Amino acid sequence: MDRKEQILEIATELIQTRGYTAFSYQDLSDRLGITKASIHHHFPSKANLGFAVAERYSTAVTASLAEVKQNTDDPWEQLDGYVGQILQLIKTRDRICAAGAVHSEYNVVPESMSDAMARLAKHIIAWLTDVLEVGRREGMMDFPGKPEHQAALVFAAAQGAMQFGRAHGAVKARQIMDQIKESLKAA
Amino acid sequence: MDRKEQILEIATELIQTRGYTAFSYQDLSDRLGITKASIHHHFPSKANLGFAVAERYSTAVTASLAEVKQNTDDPWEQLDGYVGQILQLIKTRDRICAAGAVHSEYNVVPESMSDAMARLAKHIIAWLTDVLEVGRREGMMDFPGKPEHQAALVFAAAQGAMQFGRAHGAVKARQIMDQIKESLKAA
DNA sequence: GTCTATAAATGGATAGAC
DNA sequence: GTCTATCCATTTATAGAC
Repeated sequence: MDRKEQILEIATELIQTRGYTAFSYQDLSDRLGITKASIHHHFPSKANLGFAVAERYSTAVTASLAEVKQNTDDPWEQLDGYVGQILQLIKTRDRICAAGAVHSEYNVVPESMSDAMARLAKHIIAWLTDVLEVGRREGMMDFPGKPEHQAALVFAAAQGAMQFGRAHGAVKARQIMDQIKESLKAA
Repeated sequence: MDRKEQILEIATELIQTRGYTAFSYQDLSDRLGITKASIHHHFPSKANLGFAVAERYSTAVTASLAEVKQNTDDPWEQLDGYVGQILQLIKTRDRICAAGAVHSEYNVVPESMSDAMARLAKHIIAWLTDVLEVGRREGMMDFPGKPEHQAALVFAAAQGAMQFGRAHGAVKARQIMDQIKESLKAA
């Protein structure tokens, strides 16, 4: 029953569904059944809470991606591990990636929070870069230019796909993720 | 000097830089030098203003894309017309596409507004679909699957690139747009 | 850790004068 | 069309009792 953890859990969900600006201590209070003052006891300020959410989210995603690479050495299966996480978010049709949410609210979010999410984005792209580099070297994938640039493209497209999916349906979002994979297939 | 137009101009900028939730009548008041009450005279409610911004933005983008196709029949030049508009947003100001901004705030924006922006997204993708279809038919572009799926991918990547660029710099965002173009080049 | 109570500021919105 | 003045709800945050 770690209250701090419960708060972070709900706050993360609210940021993914409503965004940082649009969620409030009152929302958390309603969901958790404790007062706003109690939440302030655990997280003195909203900026404080926002940063904690970003750190926790980064840790979770980082660990999840590391696990994918421990489970398989096949680049396609690794890519599917990433895509699978994206599709999972889309399926609920309500959440987007917290990093993407923060990026699109970049100018109004506490700096510590946007910094943390920017680091996460860099990490994910580095992770993807490695997958693509190995995939191409082994003749399993094909794309032009630097793996790092292609990785950034995959990341950007995934973020866009999630946001697009909320308005246009999970099927459309999945088509985008499929198209990314198709475009990486070796001739 | 059409006041209504001035308000829409500033409101659009604020939505692109701060988002719908995070901008206020006070912000508009500060920028325009007239009181909040005066702004309410032109736009009774924030939802009202948000919808008007969405409609005006849609009209402008639609007209701009139509002009691109009037100026050239070459698919690559047409694509550059779209990409150029994206890069302009990234480079000169700290703005993202208003449609993308609204998509990422989907659950907290007035429905009339998100509906209008969803229609715009569909329009842009249809526009891109035509460009890609002609490009492939004439052997100038290459990509797998249906043109409309590739068009959705290009759109999603562009939205993601703009949001990414704000946090990581215009250069990174441009690399993503370049990578999209590279991946479309016929072998 | 959680509560009640409350502060202080901000946000969207209205009434009515000029 | 724009202003002053004001309303009411919400938001972040604090003080102090239990």
